[in-house]
Amino acid sequence: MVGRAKSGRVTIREVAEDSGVSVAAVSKVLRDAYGVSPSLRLKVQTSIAKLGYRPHTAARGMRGQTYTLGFLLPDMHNPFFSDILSGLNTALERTQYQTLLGVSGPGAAVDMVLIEAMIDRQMDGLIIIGPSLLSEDMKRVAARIPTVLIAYHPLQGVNFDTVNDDDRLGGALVVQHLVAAGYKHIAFLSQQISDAEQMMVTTHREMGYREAMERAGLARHIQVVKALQTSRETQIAARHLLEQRNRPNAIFCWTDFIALEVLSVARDLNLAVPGDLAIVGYDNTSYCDLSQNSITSVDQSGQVLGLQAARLLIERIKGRTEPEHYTVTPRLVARTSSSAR
Amino acid sequence: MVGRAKSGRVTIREVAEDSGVSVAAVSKVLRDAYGVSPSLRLKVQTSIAKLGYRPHTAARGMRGQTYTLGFLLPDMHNPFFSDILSGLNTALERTQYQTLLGVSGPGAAVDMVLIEAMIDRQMDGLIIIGPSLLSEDMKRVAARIPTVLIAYHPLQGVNFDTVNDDDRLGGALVVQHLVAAGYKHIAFLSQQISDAEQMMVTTHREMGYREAMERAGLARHIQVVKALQTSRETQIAARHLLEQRNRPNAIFCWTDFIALEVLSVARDLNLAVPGDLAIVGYDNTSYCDLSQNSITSVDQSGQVLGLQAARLLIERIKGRTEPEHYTVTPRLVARTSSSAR
DNA sequence: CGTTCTACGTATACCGTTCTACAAATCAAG
DNA sequence: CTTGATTTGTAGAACGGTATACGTAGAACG
Repeated sequence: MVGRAKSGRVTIREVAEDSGVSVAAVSKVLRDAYGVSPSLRLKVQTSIAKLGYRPHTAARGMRGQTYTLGFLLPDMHNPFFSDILSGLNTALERTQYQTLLGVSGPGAAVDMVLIEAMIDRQMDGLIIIGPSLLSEDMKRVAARIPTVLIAYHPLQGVNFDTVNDDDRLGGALVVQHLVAAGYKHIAFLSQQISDAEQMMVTTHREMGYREAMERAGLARHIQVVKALQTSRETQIAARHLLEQRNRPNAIFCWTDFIALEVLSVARDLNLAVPGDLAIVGYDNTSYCDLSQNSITSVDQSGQVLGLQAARLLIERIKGRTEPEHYTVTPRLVARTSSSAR
Repeated sequence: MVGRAKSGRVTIREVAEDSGVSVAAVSKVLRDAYGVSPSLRLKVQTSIAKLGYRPHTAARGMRGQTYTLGFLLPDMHNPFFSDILSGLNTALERTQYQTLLGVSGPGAAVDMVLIEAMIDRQMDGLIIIGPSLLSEDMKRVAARIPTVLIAYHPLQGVNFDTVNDDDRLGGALVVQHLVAAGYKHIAFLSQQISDAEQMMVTTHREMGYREAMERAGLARHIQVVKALQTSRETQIAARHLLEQRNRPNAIFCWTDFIALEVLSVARDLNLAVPGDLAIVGYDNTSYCDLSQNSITSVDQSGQVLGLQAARLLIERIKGRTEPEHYTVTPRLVARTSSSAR
């Protein structure tokens, strides 16, 4: 008779004692390690259930894995992230892994401080929504911990995996759709980042936009405006854009949230949507579908992105080192905000 | 000359060696413990900076604190949670504490699985947005780990702290505002939860609504509809409510998200807002302020809620055991959706 | 000058796992 | 029945901190 440890928590030692095997054997069962007979496994699992044993993650972290993945978000306003998380959880459902989230300040970049905190806490791997990190920083991080980046278009020779939407195609889809609906003067409203790099999704969407505009013979109408990602700055930029003498009759917004703001400004200026102005967003978040918005958007299936990210990260934790890059094909969802003129 | 440990990580031992003191002394400096002279502190801090030492959280968790707080959310769609988090981070800015988030499935309750995961990972304390947990479960959790609940109205004799908006007053404010604007047939659209309990914010908002309706002599117009918290169910409930022969001319929605859905349904049914129907939400999230929505809402300052939650939790971690309950006073923000008739 | 405090530092057991190296048991083959 | 190979289980040293118990040097006191 040994009773509980003073801490109140059931330990692996008590499980071992209860099932009459060694501590090491229990550990093996827990980790599905090699060299454990069915009978032993059964004995141990019975004891675990009986005692309500749960492994102590901190103790695990001292030697092996913590079975915890860190998911880093720049903010939590964007409902699109929620879809990604949902896909992630689906993928992890039947595994031992759990996800914990780290969220930076609203509108800000994913913070290095947060990444360090995750590493300190012995996460087995990191999934980062990373539009705004410098690639040098990313490489350093990935050298220390298995990492998957979402929404970050890699250059050559990186040491992490990526999961992306084909943002270039997405940008082109929007232009094609608008042109087919009779719009010509199409502006692109993008985000302004201090340390701009080519890996950002906005850059790729812009490339797709520019190329499609040129292909459609509308090069002279190309207009790109960048605004900081706050409600105030966005509204100012949109207002400025719509009050100029030769205003665009369609605005392609790099993400839905911006599209909602633009719609708001348009209403304030008494512009009919889509009569005077077409608006298109990106991510096809739930807000697009509401009648008062009804915004055309590009769907990039956050679920799939999250699922693939989880798959890649676990592969990487298990030992893969050469980088892999997954791409999903976007799909345009047309709504009232861009009906034919 | 000792060099780095094989792991690649700088350990407390190396810091001790570098600064010529004992491991225990370094630990004391890290924890601001008693019995360390300024000169020793300086030496140690210099070495820490020089070597770039960072404490290993898992190792800390074995004996002491992890300086990590768990923040549990039912979902991440609600931008209101983001405000709370922001307040939380503000409060923790100058401390050693970091926050990690756990998010349950969209629309679902905060999951027991997630709470267990947090406890396994040796969080020092938990902040839970907890409308939908059974109070028995909550007590059991709080007995194991310092806990603060947000948006959960406690009965007597609990073993955790709470931070709340005065939801009863909030509900009354809405009714008063609508009555003053000339609306009489005011319905309340609430959420349906399987294990309904009296602690939920919706229940308190409903109480405030009912009382205010009675005080205004509108008892005969009291109408409460409950819907599951999905877009589909909400729309069905709203549609049903608005298609009945004697439809209400104002709907008070328990949270902004629902108000947006109701607005959408109203538009679909060609009802003018506020002409035919007034709509009021709760939480005053950013979406209320957009022109296409312009929804009257009740502000309960998520920032303050988060800040107070952090304060209470840290007090509790430091040893306080008697429960404390903090309440913030709500404020109605009037917008177009409820203009006078 | 001896004694008692106080303030500062140190040595080391301990936390709950993992995992390596090894022992014991079982099996296959000759 | 022996021998070697394979499978199954075990002992015990890490892992990197924390915290307790204790040592020691001055200061203060009589």
